[in-house]
Amino acid sequence: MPPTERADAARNRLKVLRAAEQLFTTRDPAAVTMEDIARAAGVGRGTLYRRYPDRASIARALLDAHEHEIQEQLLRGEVPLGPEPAAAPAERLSAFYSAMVRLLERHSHLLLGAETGPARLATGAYGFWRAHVRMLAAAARAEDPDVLADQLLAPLAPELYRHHRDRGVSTERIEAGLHLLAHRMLGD
Amino acid sequence: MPPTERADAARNRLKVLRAAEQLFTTRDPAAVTMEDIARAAGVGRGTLYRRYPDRASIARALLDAHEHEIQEQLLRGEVPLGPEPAAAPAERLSAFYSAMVRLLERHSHLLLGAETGPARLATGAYGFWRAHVRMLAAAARAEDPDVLADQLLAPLAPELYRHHRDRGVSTERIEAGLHLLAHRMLGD
DNA sequence: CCATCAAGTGGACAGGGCGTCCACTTGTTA
DNA sequence: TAACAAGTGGACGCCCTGTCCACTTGATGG
Repeated sequence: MPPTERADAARNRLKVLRAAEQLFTTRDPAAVTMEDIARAAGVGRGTLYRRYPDRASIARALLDAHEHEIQEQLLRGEVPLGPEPAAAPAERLSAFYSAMVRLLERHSHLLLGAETGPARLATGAYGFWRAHVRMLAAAARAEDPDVLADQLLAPLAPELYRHHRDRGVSTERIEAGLHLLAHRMLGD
Repeated sequence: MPPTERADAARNRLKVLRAAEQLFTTRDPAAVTMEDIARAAGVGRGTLYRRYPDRASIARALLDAHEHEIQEQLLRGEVPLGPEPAAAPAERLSAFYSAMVRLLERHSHLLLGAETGPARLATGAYGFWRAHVRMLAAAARAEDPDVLADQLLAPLAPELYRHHRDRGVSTERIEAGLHLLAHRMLGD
């Protein structure tokens, strides 16, 4: 007897995720309420809370797939994101930045719906990014990789990204700035 | 007839600010409610709202003095913060970082009470910091000073600062990281 | 095919914060 | 001291949260 999900539950989970995705992209993510999602999905509040304790957890469920994609590329080691064939740390950080910009561009509404402020630093995904960047910083023989890692991740804050994009700053300019950062800090 | 503040109003404004400062330092700033502040100050909610539309505006009122202090140093031009005698941009950015770390160390609770998330980027104070850093970036002949300025300010996010300090990272390590950033990005 | 029962559902409810409104009080001015 | 504007405070309505529980539905075994 596998602890399998009941058919109606699965159906509702899909309805919820679909409705939430829709709402997050349509309105200000921070203003979407649990009530909104429940109504849009056509389920009761109790049903919603059974699976997701808050808005952030729904956004994270929607993000998971996309984040895992990057995480696996990092682990499996595609070039120049991954470790082979021993690309320079600055290059690998640049590639990581580019991957994150793609994620931000496609899903910044979800990222803003998920966690803004202090909570973001405590998520599992953030921990993963930090571990990766820390490793690159250490490979580049940085003085204090722990602190540097967070400082190198700070410009990827979803708030800043949206702020730039909303004011017409292109992804290219953002990426160029990040690549410069990567090379000056870990490079050459 | 100067539009002067009435005596009871002034008295209450002080009571409010005192009570708010106390609450912000004592508890989690994000969890302090307008009701809390009104009760602690011994005034009604209506009185509070007359002057301050929300918690952030109270925190900002408390911060103003401290921020103006730095802003004046920047404008009046003390060495090496200010423009004389023509210190290198990297040095001036380092000095600015140090001043901001002092501000964060003393008042991170107020900064967290004021604006976390996207709103922070829209405050007058942030605009001032950005203008200053942008000017330094331009002086260092950076490619895209507008974008670079925001990216150089990102590691000063109050959330990140508190996160580091709460985990035992010393101000010295944070400053060292920032100084490295300043010199690598604008320097030498 | 039906009985059984746990898993799942949804809406009612209490708690609490927000922001407004307005009758009352207090300080200021003439 | 009268008259008026500025200031006060608490009650009110609104919305959101998270919990709780009586009811429904899908899965399972006889």
